[in-house]
Amino acid sequence: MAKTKINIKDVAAAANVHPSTVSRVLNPATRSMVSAEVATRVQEIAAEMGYARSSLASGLRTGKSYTVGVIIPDLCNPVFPPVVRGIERTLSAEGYIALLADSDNNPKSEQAIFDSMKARHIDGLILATAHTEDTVVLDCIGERLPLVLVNRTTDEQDVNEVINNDELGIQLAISHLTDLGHQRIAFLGGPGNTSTGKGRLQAFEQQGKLGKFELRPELVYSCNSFTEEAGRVGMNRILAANKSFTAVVAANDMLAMGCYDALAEQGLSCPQDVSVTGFNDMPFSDRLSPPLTTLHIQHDELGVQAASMLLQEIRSPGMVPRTVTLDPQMVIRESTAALRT
Amino acid sequence: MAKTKINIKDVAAAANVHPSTVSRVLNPATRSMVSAEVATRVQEIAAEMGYARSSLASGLRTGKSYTVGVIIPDLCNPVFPPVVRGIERTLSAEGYIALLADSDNNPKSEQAIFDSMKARHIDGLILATAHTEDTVVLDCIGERLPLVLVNRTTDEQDVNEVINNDELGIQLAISHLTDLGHQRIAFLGGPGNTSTGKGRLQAFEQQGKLGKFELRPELVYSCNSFTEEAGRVGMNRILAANKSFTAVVAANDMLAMGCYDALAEQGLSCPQDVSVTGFNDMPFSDRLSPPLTTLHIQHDELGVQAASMLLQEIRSPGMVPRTVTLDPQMVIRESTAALRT
DNA sequence: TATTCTTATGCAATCGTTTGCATTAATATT
DNA sequence: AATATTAATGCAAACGATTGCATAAGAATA
Repeated sequence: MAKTKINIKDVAAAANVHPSTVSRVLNPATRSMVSAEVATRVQEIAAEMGYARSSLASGLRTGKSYTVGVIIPDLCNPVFPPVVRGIERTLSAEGYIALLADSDNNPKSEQAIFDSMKARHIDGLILATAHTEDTVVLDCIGERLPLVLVNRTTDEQDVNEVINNDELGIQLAISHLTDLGHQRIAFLGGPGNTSTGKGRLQAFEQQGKLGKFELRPELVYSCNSFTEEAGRVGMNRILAANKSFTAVVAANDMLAMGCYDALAEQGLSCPQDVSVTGFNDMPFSDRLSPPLTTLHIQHDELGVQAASMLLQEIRSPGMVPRTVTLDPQMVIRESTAALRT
Repeated sequence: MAKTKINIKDVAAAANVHPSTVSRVLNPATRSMVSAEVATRVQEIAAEMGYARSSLASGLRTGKSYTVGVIIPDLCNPVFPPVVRGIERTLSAEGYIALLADSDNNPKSEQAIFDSMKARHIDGLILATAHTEDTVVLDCIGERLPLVLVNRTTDEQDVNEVINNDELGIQLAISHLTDLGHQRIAFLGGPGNTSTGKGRLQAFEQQGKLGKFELRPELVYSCNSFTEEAGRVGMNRILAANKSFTAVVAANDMLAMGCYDALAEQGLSCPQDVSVTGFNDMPFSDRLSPPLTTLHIQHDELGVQAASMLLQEIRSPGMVPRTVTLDPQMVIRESTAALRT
């Protein structure tokens, strides 16, 4: 039974041809080199014997592994699963498969994962963890490894990226709040070394400087990670400093959840006392209580675009880097309400 | 600059030794064969040159890829990310990396993914998608590919598995409900071709037959997938048939969410009119409204155990298959309340 | 001193594919 | 009929690492 795995030579022997012929038959690009008669015979025999090419050996010879790396900062944040699915679906349609890893928001572990992926000869990398200064990004560029940044970007120029229009998102959130009459608006930001942390903060301050609302430095706080707990701590920090605000713009939904927690601890209720907006519209943000008003980003599409951009880059390397920007959409739920007068 | 990737020969040349010596130095198991002096020199040079072994070539020669496949039915179900993390953490500590894929609950795509993983010479497979009859499971056994089932199991005997004690879980849910005075209890089950669907249903009926509560056939419905939508549809089915129940045991949290939806559609409120229990205690089930009473399963531990069992099997194949059963714990929140008298 | 035993390293075959080049046979050209 | 062209296939050398076996030198023994 279960004889040892059969290889191309076995098939060749059974079909009475040379292994190279089998190889050519099984590769669509070279099939035309061999006569139709032999081709079908070989195909039949291969199928019958259950032959499957070793992509290890094939990859060794050709330098392609049909495997791409995907690094995510935190798989437990529900924003990411949908983008991973978009990525996987797109890749697998083209015969690629993903080596997926969760860096746990840790640059060290990110680098370790990357090294491990490199050793496995990935053909490209999709990075959702990029920091504003990122050694992995630099490495990829140095080694000319196809790279696409998704969701987050980096300070480096000339990198392929698929990102959200954060500036627009923050604008939308602020006009929604000011339309409701809010003027004292706090900002619960993310880590300054991520583009989403930095960019959303800048957009917020920008709007303040444009006079769209009353910008107060003590109402702005940057959390050191995009987690519920960091959000809770950050919000408590703001509350301790100044309680005069009537609305909070959180830089993502996880932070907004932490914000809910902190408000509850202080006996404040949302949206009666304080309106809260999130960012991402992660799955389940509609089931929070109150359901979160937030910015919907195109999770799946982010993944699809990133994957197809990567495939393009793999196939024709050295293209001039592109940035695809996807616009978010405001989704109004119950965490925001008109200012009580 | 970025000269072409350096290989073991380059290092050997630079160190003035034979490639085989370099290989021995870099492999902890064979390092002792070479003199300390040469060993350190080689190590230094390798590090300096930034050498990284090609695991493709190495895998081809040794037959090991230090890569394992992980197939998940639905990454968007928040139960899975924590188990994936447990798996990844355990694997990477031992130098392994995961090829992760989402089968989207589709046996066909599961098989396709598996084939693609096999071609990449995975050393083993962790399957969270097992069906009661599963071709992938059979394939693995046939080819002696190390396999561990996690969360779900299969009808096949003699398979390594790390699963939850579903029977205990259902018992706990029912006694919680009967303690609150409920007797007319409905059951919103999962797909019959999954062990979690089948087993939880059996446990429910078992408890009914033991007279723990009033078992009524028309109050039992099996949904065809573990999704919110399927739960909503299923619950509406039960409601259409008979409205006399006062509590619902759902076979997982996603179904429980669908159950919330259906109850709301019918103007019934939870827990005032109907108590609901879930299963899994997935992340965010505490943030639903009402926060869901459910059975906590050890997500992370499930992953850790599965990964370490797989590693054992990879290292010493042919061990007698084991089943690790983890006990769930009841977590009481606000979706259950005492029967109104 | 001659012999045996260690120890450290080199040699070469191998893992399974792919692919440039060589070879053969068949067909077209003059 | 002889030569040039084309088409189909085989040959063998890679790809990069590992490993059983051989060898060389030094240490230990007789």
